[in-house]
Amino acid sequence: MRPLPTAISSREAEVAETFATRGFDDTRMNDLAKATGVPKATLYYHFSGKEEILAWLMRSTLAALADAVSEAASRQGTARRRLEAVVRAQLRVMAERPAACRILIADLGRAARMPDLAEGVGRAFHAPVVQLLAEGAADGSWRKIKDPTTVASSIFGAVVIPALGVLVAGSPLEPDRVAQPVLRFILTGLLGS
Amino acid sequence: MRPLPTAISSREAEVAETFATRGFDDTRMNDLAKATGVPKATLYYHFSGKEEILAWLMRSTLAALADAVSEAASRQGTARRRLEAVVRAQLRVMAERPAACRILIADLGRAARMPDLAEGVGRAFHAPVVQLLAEGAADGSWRKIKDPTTVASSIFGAVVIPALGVLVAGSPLEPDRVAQPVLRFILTGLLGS
Amino acid sequence: MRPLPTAISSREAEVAETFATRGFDDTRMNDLAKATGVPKATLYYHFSGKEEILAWLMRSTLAALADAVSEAASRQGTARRRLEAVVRAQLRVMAERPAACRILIADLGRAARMPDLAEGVGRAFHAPVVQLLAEGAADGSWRKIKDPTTVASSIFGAVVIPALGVLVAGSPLEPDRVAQPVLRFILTGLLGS
Amino acid sequence: MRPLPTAISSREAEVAETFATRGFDDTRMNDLAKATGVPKATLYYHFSGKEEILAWLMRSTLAALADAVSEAASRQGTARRRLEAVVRAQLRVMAERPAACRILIADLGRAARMPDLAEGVGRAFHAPVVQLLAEGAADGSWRKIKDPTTVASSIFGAVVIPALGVLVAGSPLEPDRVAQPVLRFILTGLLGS
DNA sequence: CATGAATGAGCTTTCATTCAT
DNA sequence: CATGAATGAAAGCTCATTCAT
Repeated sequence: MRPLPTAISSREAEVAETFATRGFDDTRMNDLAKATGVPKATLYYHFSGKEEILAWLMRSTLAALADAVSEAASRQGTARRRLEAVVRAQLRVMAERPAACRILIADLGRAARMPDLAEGVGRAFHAPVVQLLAEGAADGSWRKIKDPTTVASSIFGAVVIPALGVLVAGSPLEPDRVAQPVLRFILTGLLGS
Repeated sequence: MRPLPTAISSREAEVAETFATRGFDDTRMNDLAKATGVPKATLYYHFSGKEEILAWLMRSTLAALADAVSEAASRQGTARRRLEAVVRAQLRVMAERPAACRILIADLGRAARMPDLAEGVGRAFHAPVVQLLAEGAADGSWRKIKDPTTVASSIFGAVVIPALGVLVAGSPLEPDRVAQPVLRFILTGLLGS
Repeated sequence: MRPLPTAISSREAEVAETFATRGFDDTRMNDLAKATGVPKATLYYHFSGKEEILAWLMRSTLAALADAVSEAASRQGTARRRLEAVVRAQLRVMAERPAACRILIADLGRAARMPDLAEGVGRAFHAPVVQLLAEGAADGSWRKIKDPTTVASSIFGAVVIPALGVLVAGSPLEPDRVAQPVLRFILTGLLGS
Repeated sequence: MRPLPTAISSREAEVAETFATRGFDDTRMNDLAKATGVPKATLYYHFSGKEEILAWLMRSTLAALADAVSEAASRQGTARRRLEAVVRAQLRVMAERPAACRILIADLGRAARMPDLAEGVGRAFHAPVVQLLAEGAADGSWRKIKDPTTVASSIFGAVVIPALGVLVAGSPLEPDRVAQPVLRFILTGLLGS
């Protein structure tokens, strides 16, 4: 793809907001033109269509997520500390890009239908967490996890669904506020003292 | 709405499959006509439009879910046993109606945009779990849960996201297989022995 | 294809006129809607697109031509009389459907790009004439024709190009007026007394 | 118009080929840019638009035709010899520039819509032949031709239509091969011995 | 001079929806 | 009741064309 002019790339948030508010199918190319301040035809000069605009948005968001998560996962310290950092990182990115994350999570079905995105989601969160689960068992952070793939999904769900609830409600997402109960739940479950 | 002829209602699964495969916006009334074996115009005789067909599907699914969950939650026994039953019930419904549940969960965004559905999701799973969280604290099943709303969301996510992964992958969902690691995670978190 | 409602088929001449005046590419679906008095979307209900409307027109014209020509060619009488009848028939059809014939002949290139049309042109005029050329040699109407395919093409050109000139000039085509010099030319060439 | 750089003029054949293959309306400025190896915007620097590119091509072809025909018509010798030369000249030009001639003849309708072209076609072939028809009557080459305009058209058609058939079929046009039966037909018609 | 980047202007096409039967 | 036929309303997308550099 051509290098994206800043006139467009600087409006990422507005584009996300547009998609998030109306939903993909009810977003008209015109709405995106308005959101970016760039004529429809110019968007077509840079993107092959509406879908590719969404993909650009999602890719950018996933990249931010992947960066934040991988930075957190590769810090010094116990797996437990690092998992906590990963969860906080995920929530922070969701707070920074509420609209884009809302689209991503609230429309996992579409993401699943876009092959490279589906893989991106996996790479950004899932893989690092699966890795951490193993490391945590090794360093004594926690028990040996039998089914790390499923558990990593559960962790993802346990973080992301409450956050989505906040976003969809229209409230601003305060990462720490959500992080606290969620982390406690993740680490000790319901039974933990 | 008129009572739905069985010619249509008996094809609920096919309709769900259609929506799930193509996504709402890429599903044409024609596809639904084919899926039901009923002419387009006849669908319009029974539904006010495409959206209402989806709503019918979702409502039916939510009702099944609500029934299963509430039955599980109102059994005899400790809150813990009942929560386990609730989780298994949720997974069982997802296994029985894979396509419909895939739509519901993979397109939470749309559900959120349909007021009565949004409420339905809440009522079907969230409310009973919040209730159980309180009862479990009372009957000694677990600690007192500080932020039951968030935790109920986390539980929902922890159950539903791994299951969604299985459905999206196209594998058949085996409820017990998912239930085991998920329940252990929910109850004892990562740290629990 | 669905059976064409008379609301459309009765407007064949107007459609032809529209195509002939503006040319295929400068004819908008809207123009055709106006020409037929039928909404654009209805045209799309009956035809798969603009090209198919042209094809319908051409097919109809070719059928008329084929009928007229084959009737003339299969009369009683010498090959010479019958060839004369064929030429007159061709001119008569051109006079009756000036616009459609103008399109057909003035845009042979497009016809050539539409496989079934190309064949249609051949069947309507070329084949009967080639046949006549042989019969005329047999019944003594004329010399044995060595290269009947080429000669049939020449005859076609000798009839059709002068007629096209008249049509393009906007004058009404008087078949007999053109037939006379053309037939004399075809039969005796320049040298013939 | 500015003098055309050879970068463009040397690609006349490729441009013709492009137009001939796709047809005028389905030829994109981009295709022409590819065909010439010159950027779109540069074409606009030299031509006012797509139509003018076609016009340039047609004018160039008509000029070649006019030259060849007028050279043949103005030779020494009887009108008959000169008409034969004219026919051969026409076929030779068609053989040398198959694509351009195909466009010209197979899209006479468009030519008719471009005033200067229409006139050009007339001047290039028609006028010299009409002239020759008179001269031939005078020098005893043939009978007096009553309707020379129509007959000149017939001659044009008798030459050009068979040749077009060859070009459209994709075969290389061998001028002499076509000239023989065509000339015989033109001179003696079907009846001539 | 030449051209990469940008865009105005529209057209084809698609569909959800209606309605006469 | 049910439905085949018809259509109003848009939207996506394309392209010829312009223009700043």
